[in-house]
Amino acid sequence: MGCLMARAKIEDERKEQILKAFEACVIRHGLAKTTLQKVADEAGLPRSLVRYFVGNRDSMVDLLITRMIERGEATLADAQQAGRANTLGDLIDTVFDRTFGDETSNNVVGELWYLAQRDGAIRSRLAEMYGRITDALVTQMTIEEIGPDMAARQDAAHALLSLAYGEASFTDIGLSKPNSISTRQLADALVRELAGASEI
Amino acid sequence: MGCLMARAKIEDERKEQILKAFEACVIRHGLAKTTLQKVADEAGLPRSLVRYFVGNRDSMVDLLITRMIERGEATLADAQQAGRANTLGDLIDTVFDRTFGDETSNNVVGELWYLAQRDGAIRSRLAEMYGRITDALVTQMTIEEIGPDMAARQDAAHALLSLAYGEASFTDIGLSKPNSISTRQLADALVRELAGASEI
DNA sequence: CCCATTCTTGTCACCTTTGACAAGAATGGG
DNA sequence: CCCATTCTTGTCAAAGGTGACAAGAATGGG
Repeated sequence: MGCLMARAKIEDERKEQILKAFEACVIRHGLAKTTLQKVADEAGLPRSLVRYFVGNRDSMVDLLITRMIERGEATLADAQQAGRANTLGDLIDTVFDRTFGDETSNNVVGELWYLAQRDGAIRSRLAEMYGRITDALVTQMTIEEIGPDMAARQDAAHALLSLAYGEASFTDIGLSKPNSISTRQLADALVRELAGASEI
Repeated sequence: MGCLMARAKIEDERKEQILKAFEACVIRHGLAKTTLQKVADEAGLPRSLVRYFVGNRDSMVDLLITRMIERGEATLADAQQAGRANTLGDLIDTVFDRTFGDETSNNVVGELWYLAQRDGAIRSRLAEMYGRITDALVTQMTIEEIGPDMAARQDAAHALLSLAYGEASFTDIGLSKPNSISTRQLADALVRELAGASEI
């Protein structure tokens, strides 16, 4: 283990460059049709270099997933810590507008969701990601004493997530007007119902 | 055009056999990884025969889509005509339990949804399919005089569909308990809200 | 029996993607 | 300058999937 550094490592930057190109390709062509060559072209590198830095195609997918999950959790953490989500309403806004509102993320998450159908590892990581959001919602409900018990809050949080995901899915393929605020109203209706139930 | 029939056509049965195998393969491996060979193996036929009857891979996908849409519309028509869906509540039950409750259909629809992201033709056909459901919901709301106006009913129907699709998606990858009735409750909450709004 | 039509089999060349590797260029400490 | 380490290029064979087609078997009416 001599101390010869020989040459400065640019591995991290290259990986970043490649992942960025990978993401762009996935959005444009879909994950299934994204080949190493296309990623290489997008990044402006020869294919061999892509292989050298991210190796296997599978490991490239792994890196992309990690990237998406980190992004999603950062959004949530940011909203919570910056004091942006002081009320349940604020938190729901964040979930709808930022977590499920970013088209790029939704596009990639759509691909991951698709893979999750048959890949347990990806499924676990998605579950982890949405578990965090559920927890955040339940915690806030508890603080505001909305809902009769924890089970009801869990259920409600799950329903909210289903709604947000469904809406994002329809938007993703262009089947809902961008102006549609119906889902947000529906979410509010749920919260009111839940609040009413807790007052009994 | 002589009247020589020469040999009885078994085209329809073969197509059915092949499509059945195709569907099974799609569910098992996903559409992207379903090759003509796998379909042929599943159907117990040589690959050439698959090509002979359904031709191109694209045309096979087309046939599958038609199959799914017909299935979905048959479900809806059956519920409406059999007098099963007499009330809005019944209709919503049908949508949640049958249209979005069948695991096999959801699996295949998931694949189509994925393709729809980049294929306008598939997108149109999905839009048509969900348009039918939306219309059915809006019509029933109108009959029962629920909701203030048509726009609100459209919005509500869209929200209901988003919710049902989202829940189905979560269930599809195993992220929600099959016992969860929270989404159904949420749907009821929406209807109550809407009913309240129409009384103003 | 004959023949047109329909079905069935098997095989071939082509293309794309992948994985592997040899050979060389760049770089920074000793 | 020297050399280990790191990066870069280019090329090759293998695998898998697709489309096309020739050649033959089955079938029902004339």
